[in-house]
Amino acid sequence: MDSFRAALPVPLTPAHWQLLRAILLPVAFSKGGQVLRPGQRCDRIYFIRHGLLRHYLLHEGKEINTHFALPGTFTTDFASLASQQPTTLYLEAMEPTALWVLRRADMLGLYERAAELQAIGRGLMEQLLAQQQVRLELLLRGSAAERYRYVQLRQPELLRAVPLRQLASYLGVSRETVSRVRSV
Amino acid sequence: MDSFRAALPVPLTPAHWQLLRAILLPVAFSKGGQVLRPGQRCDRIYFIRHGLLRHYLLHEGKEINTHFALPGTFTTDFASLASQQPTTLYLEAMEPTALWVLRRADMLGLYERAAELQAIGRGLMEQLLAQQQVRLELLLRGSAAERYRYVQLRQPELLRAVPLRQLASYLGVSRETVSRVRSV
DNA sequence: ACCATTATGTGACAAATATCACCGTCATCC
DNA sequence: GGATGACGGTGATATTTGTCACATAATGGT
Repeated sequence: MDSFRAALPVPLTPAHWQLLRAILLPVAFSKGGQVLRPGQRCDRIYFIRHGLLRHYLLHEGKEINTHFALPGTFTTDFASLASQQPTTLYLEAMEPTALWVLRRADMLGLYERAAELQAIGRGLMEQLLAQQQVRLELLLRGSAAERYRYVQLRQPELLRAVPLRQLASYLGVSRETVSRVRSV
Repeated sequence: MDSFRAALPVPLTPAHWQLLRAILLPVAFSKGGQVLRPGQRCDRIYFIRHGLLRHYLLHEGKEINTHFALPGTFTTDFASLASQQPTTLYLEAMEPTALWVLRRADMLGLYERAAELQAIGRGLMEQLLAQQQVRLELLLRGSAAERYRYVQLRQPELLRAVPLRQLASYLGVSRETVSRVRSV
């Protein structure tokens, strides 16, 4: 729980922290467990206590990884969360994974009781946005080699956490190309 | 101003609208005018009244367009706005462009006086996030042709608004390839 | 320990795309 | 109204990357 608190974008008074903690749900998934799948509505934000979540979508029968959520970070499917439309993403545990779950409705209810907590909501959005920004810059790097080196530089934990074949689609290149790029 | 109000993520009471309108700044740029450049801190959100803004970054001497902001939409550099670190982006008017500017500090000040307005801040973030999501999906589509068709389908106004040359780096392909893909 | 399965490395070849060079068209500005 | 420069189209060629095939680790389960 301390890691959750530390990951919040703003410091909290003990009273506010009590309120927030009361709406946190502990959830666990085993390896391969599906946290979210296409067609469902996403109405929650996940905090990774330990383990690893993979976001992916299917494109012409192939899985394309769009994000990996590492321990200590928040994640969700924005598009669905914001619009409350059904998602097109899969969210899957790559290892046994423990989460704290924040439901949107609970969070909105909390805002009624303590408007200061709205700053948390904004802050979480900003964190998630910053993640997206990094992701975008990655994909705009020209060559396969540049993309790999960009991850090496900006997200070294990711290289340790995910197998090469999963990384490939995240970089937008084939598994073989990643292998070759890495060996140089 | 009506278009601005219409673009807000939540409906406003007349009283709240008065408060918000008081902090809006009208700003105009001529063709080629720089709204933001690397090294500056971005502390504002822009609403496009008319005209067109281009976001780009330099990568090995070449300009790479990361976003085009069309009339009726909000835009900003998140990464800089959220972190208050200097930006690495250029934001430039491609035509004579008129904006409403919302300064972060003014907005935060408003939250103190009317906590309900925080919902606007969150809503804007969500809109911007949804834009990013579309952008990401675009870049993950495999081929040059798929990317072009994706824009045709999802952002047809964009094709009308920006010249092919500028679209190329946005799609992550060369100008010539866009030309060939389009001719089929 | 053994087998089955999954992950990774690598060569040969095919396909997609970039690059370079050049063309014509169109708008803009003295 | 002629020069200038931006834009888009197209061919020839070079590079990059994907694909297929197969070999070689690792890993997990019983």
